Amino acid sequence: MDGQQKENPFGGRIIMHVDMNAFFASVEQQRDPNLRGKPVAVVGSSKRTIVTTCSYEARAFGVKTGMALWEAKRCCPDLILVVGRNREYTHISSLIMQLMHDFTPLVETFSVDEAFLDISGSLTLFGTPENIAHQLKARIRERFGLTCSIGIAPNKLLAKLASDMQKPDGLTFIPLDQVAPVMDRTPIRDMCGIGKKTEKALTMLGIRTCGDLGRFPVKLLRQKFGIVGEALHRMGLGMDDSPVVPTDESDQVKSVGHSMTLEHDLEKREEILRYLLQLAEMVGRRMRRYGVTGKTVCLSVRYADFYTNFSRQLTLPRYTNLSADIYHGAVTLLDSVQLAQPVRLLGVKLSNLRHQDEQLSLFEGERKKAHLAKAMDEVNSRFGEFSVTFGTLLADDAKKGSFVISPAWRPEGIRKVDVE
DNA sequence: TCTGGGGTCCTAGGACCC
DNA sequence: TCTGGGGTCCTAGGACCC
Repeated sequence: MDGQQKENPFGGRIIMHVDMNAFFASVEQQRDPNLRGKPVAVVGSSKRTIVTTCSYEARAFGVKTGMALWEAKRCCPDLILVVGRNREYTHISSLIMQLMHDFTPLVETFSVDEAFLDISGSLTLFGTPENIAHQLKARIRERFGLTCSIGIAPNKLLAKLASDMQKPDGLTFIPLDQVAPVMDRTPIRDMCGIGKKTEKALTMLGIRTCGDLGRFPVKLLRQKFGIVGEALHRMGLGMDDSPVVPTDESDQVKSVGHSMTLEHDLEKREEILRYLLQLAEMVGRRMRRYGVTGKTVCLSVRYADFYTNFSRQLTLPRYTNLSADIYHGAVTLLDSVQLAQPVRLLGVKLSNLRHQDEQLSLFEGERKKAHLAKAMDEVNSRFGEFSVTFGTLLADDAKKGSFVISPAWRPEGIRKVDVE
């Protein structure tokens, strides 16, 4: 420890957590002045959707993230629904992350609307942590009209906790000498990493606050939670050594998947296959865009009862990112189970990923398929998702009910399908 | 007419190999 | 004849995050 660090009220590191306030809803309110000051909820486009984000005006009525539409409307009959535009949000998100890089290269994107910054080395250039926070807030407000809550603490765990304490537009510090008192009054559930189940288990041990958790014998935590017990103990003490890992392009995705809750629960295999094809195509397209291939296909199903979920996975003999391969994998998995209920949700995921070899497969057939996939991707990028797809049929065709999906990959089967 | 979709990490058991 | 142990890969499920 040198002299400078001793004077630092945060100990060694100074970590900042930035959390955009009601991000999606605020973006919409910026875009459309008519929405400002009003209860707004950003929702999905399907019938069975939920509130993904809502404005503070809506929160005042009790509207919350995750609520079904009917529920939200019951809280707030005048709630204005806006269908989310994810492209826009990710775009603005990346611009905001760029602003953060003006203060430090150590920026870790935690989600579309949250980031950690290690500003330990930024003080000589930009002044106090408080100064940095104010500058960043000002820039985000000027540029995008958006507010954020910022937490500053000796580590990520506490910085995240701090940013949650004042909303909207908050700035909260947890210096080292405040850690113990803060832990004593913080309910365990407020800690990132302690969810519903863990909260319940801890409550049964008589643990309610982080302070309780920190004082609880590690040995017993280890007995009950295994390796997680250690982590819980450290959490209770407000300790966290994990570094801020800059998020860059080289960061590897570990899985690529899509799932969808169906408009109606489905029972017929042919109907289910249509959606599997669509999902497989979505996954394949994204895989190809990322330039990765994968080996393990996972099919997930949620039954009509909502509570029964299961998944089946299958590891293929070769790495692939072709929609047809993914589809065949998913069909194989579907056929390996006997469905006990109508299906509410279907998901297809590819994991076990690796970077696509520069050199395409030596086999002529494989190369043709890859070329074809690439050509289709290009058309789709230009004219919109699913302008072209193979022998498929989407929602509208389902009504006709006459289409049979060929299990085989047939390039000549490409046809135009109008979507939206 | 209830209740989305994108992920990560961990566990635990079994197969298989040396 | 009574029973090793390590490592890796695979599968299914669950907890958690936003």
